[in-house]
Amino acid sequence: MRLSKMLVPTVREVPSEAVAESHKLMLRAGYVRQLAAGLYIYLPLGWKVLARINRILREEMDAIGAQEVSMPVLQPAEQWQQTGRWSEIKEEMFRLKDRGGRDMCLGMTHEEIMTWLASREIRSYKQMPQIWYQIQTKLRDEARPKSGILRTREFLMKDSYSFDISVEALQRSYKLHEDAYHRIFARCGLKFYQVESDTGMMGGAVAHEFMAVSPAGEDDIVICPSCGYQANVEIAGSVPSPFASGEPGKNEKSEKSAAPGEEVHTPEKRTVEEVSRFLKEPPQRFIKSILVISEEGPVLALVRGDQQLHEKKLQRIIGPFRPALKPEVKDILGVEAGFIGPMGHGDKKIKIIADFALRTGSFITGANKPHYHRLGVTAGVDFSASWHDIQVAKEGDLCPKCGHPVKMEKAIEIGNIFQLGTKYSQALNAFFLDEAGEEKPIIMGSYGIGPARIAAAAIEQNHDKDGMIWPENIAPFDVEVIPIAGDDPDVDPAAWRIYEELAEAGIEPLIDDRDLRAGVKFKDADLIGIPRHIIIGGRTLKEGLVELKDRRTKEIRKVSPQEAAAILKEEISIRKAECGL
RNA sequence: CGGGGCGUAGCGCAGUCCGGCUAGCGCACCUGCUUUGGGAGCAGGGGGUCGGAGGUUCGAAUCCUCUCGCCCCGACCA
Repeated sequence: MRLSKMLVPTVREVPSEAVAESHKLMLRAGYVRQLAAGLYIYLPLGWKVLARINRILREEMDAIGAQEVSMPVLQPAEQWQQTGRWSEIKEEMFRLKDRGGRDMCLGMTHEEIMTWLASREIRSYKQMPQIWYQIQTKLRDEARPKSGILRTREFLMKDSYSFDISVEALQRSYKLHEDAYHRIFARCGLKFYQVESDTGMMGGAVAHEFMAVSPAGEDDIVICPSCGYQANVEIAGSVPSPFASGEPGKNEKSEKSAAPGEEVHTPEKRTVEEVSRFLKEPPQRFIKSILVISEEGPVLALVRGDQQLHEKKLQRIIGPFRPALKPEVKDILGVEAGFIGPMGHGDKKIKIIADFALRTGSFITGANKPHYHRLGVTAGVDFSASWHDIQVAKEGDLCPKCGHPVKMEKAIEIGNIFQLGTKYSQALNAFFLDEAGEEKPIIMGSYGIGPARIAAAAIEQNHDKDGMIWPENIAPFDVEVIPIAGDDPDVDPAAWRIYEELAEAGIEPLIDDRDLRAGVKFKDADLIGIPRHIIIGGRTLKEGLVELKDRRTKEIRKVSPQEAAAILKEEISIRKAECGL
């Protein structure tokens, strides 16, 4: 491809709205343009990257026996009503009516339609297993699109669905996907983790997410370097690191916290942070008391001062709840928020749920009277509670599996896999007859990958101050040929000769045949990030040499023009073989 | 949906608090000459409903009201 004929509008300055590195670079290097919030135009280079990613997706999906189909984006309400998601999902679904007044929606995912198809076409256990997939546009009216193409309202998704006769068979389909996903992300050159994840509104029992490590990521994941436990913080269990009361660094005031029952005046000091600073005691010495209203009445949740209440974990214990309003706190506990303590609420039928971290040791907490806190509060003596893990895991907590300290990483969710079970098949009457002639619901799984997120994650993980550095398999081109002609008439023919040889060898070259200064071509080449450059310049050509440049290392090798294409051809085929192509 | 920020030439910005001459700068663009291995130099030139509507005023980019859009933090995220 000739760069002079291609729409690659590189710019020196970045539109100020871009924050994420991948977003800035995609705009600067002319890969995408924004149409509106969460809506992006893919320019030729961007589209080419997606095409290469999609090719890998197809190869790996086909390799596990999955079959590609294509489903409508515009869908009738009926199937969504049958599964209940028509009403469960709220503003996030784009809805519309057709001219006949029928309710329709734009598909945000395709469980309903895939299952509907299965319900019509799968009758017998003999027809399974089946895996159907598509690479199709999804639409979600996101509350907050952000970070360029990382979170958009319209996006491409590879979604596949497995249909099996039993849970064991589902697990086989699940495993096939797991392995395929590992190959896909490895071929795309990503550093990633597979983590345990929340099933959310998808339903089902088992789910994993594939996470590409990046500071631009929206998810926090817990990683145990010792035993390999890996989980999204949304579900990660963890054991809070114990706070030894006798540890060094405590001052004389700490002694007071051991004096049971003593109350101290803490005027206008409400938050743990404020009281902690006022009393010169670390947050670990405090009990944080949070009043919430569940469907069965008020619940007092207790975590240590340095901990964060994990709402999903609490919800799993007490069911749906909401935080109590300020006046409710006063009504129910008799004291304003900020000075609540867990003591003496036994008579009020308030359930107390406390994190394990508070089980031993003595703590400081609200004294249940305005502007006072109490020292030396001990579980079992001053209050009783039912004990659970209700805290958000954080760096330095101990692994729930092996007790080793865990670390936290920010990550981009690039794929997910769910064992759905029968939620959709039951609702949509997708039944089959087994060997015994008995009617059973199909056991399903669903599996997603976001190609645009792969692209963004690849940039996040592979760039430098000059621009992108694409992993070989998903770069828009394999090689960029850069003639630096000056007034040397031999340069262009030599460059084109190499270009042709590369193309004939099945390598995709891009040639910068624009009539521009050398500096501009170099800057653009670095920005665009094609991993290999061949520079044909007048000076070196007179010495009978051209330059092979590695975009990542900036290393330059001088070789003869005759052998340049052959060398690259060999290196690229070796690389591809290593990546399992 | 809550909180914050920003809309001035294609892009990046200044000017807005404290109203006042012809709305300015850099990049990009056009013409000419010179230059030509890391975003060239000089000279000349084109390009603006100051997001939109209404209001205050002799006078509004600037003050007031409403509105639309975009970004960030949070909530949400199938």
